Amino acid sequence: MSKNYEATSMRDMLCGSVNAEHIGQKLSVCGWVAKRREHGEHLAFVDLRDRSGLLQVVVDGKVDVRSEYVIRVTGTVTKRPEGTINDKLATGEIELTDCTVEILSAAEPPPFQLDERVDIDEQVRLKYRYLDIRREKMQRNLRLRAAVNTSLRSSMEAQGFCEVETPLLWAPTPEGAREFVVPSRLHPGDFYVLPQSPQIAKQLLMVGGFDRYYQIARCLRDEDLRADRQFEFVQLDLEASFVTQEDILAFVSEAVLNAAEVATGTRPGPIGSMTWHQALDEYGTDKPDLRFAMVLQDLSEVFAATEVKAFSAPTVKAIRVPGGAEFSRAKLDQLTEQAKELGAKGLAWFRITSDGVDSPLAKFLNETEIAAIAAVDGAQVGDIVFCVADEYAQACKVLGSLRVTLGAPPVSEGPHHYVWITDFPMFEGIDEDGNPIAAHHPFTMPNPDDIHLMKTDPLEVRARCYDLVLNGWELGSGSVRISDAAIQAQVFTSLGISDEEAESRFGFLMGAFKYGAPPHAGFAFGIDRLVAIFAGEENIREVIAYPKTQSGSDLMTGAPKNITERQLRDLRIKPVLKG
RNA sequence: GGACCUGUGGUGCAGCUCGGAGUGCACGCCGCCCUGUCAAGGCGGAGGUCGCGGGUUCAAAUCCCGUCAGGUCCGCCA
Repeated sequence: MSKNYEATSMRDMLCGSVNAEHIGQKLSVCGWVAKRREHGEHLAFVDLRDRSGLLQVVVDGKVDVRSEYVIRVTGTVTKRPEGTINDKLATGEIELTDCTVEILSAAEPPPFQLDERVDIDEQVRLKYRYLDIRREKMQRNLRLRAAVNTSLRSSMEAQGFCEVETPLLWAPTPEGAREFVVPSRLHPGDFYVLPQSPQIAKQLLMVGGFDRYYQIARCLRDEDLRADRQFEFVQLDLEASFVTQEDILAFVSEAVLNAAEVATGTRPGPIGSMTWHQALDEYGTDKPDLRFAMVLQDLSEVFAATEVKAFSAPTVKAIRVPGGAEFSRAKLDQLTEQAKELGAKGLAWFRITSDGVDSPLAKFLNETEIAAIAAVDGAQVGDIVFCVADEYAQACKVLGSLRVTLGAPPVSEGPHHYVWITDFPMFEGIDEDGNPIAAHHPFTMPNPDDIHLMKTDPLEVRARCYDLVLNGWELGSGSVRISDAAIQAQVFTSLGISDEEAESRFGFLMGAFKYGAPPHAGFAFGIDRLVAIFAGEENIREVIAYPKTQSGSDLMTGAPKNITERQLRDLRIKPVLKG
């Protein structure tokens, strides 16, 4: 038997490790009182809990131990009497008898029950997070997270990557997400920022000859929080030299599939891919949930010459919802409202009934149009078809959102369907000055086949840029970086960034590239999100030990808080209080 | 910056539509009883500024306005 890492000076093993093999042995265990059941003056059953599980200890009823007392129990492992074996408990075959109990720490009754019988309000859980993480679910989730981290590290090491830690105190870069700012004491009036990602640091490691870098990196962004977004989050960040996009996808796939195997017990098949354009066209989003079909249909040609004003638009898209003919008027109104919030002018619906197509708009449509709608996605009687007519991107976005609302299973359900999204556009629009707006950071490599379009038709330029998506969640993204000075200059020019501006903002990176930059590419994906999906959790707070609320507060510590006059003086900072 | 939802003994709920005494349920807590329980059981008990402030009303947990906290989403997240 290997060394027993469970034993300490105070205990011989964990509660959950005691089993029938130990019958007859006298041993000590430590833990929290999960439950006490009294039977008269001299008999009480105590369920003792530690991180491994529960163990029943039989004590004299006079011993006063209560919920969540921390105790050390020494007793003899005994087979339970006939008829008292508890199948529901892993240690239900045995118990500890002839016990002496040492109270290591008395406890007040906890503010909420620590068993899993009720869902406690998250506000209360976060205030007493130290009690919440004593509960089975948080124990399970945080240990799952640790296992995923371990797996990712070993996958990266096995692929020849070297872990390098990059600074948390970094230089401000005015682009991208809002940064958390840290005032400098030694340079009053100047500031560090916390990195929104180690992007530039890792590219410089490539110039530094590291060849393959990875880091389980903390990233910080001062943007509004969501179910899948915290101020600080953790990424598996990686970068490699002398590689193409395909190499990076292979590295990341290997790490993710290994982690999935550790977390779920089965290794998913190879990760497929689709282009950004296909994702938008068929699923109305760049992060498609492929657990279900409901693919968007394009009816633009059918309605190209329509006389119905509501359908006069560059694009008409439709989606079929199986069984949707049952939707109440209130439900349809609610869906219409959702579409309008996303910028749609309206939402047309068509019930497929045995009498034909039922809709307020039906009487305005001609036979061809009705027939096309009735045939959307193989529509059957009892289905409903929704249509949105708008600009292409807008129509896709609205129906994509509706598709998820009406079709997506809960996070905890369905298979894990990974997909690579490739060939993102280089630019996402044109600004007021007529310059294209970068969809990614400005070091992203354009597709060489499209470079000739940079000046003439920038919106058609594809980037060497790729996302990994799992069940509708964007896990992460990466790109091939520009390592060619001429192409970089061309991209800066396209973006309207002058030489001086490029120099002041990215000078140290551009400078480094002058000294021999290998072709390189990289990726980063969010471990919080990956683990949340593995754990079947709808929000990442459930896989983070001490998360913030949506307003950025820590209900346990009270952060953010004011600081002392002395601290302010040191930093030469004078708060302007809000009035 | 915006939309919507939630806030009732320690915890989870019901009560709110249609105003009438802090009413109810479950768990927990405290005390007593109980020698094989494990969601133990029996008896008894304590525990409340109905988030906060204002308004309407003879009367507000309930209706109205504001505000705070929490959540979901839009914007935002190159």
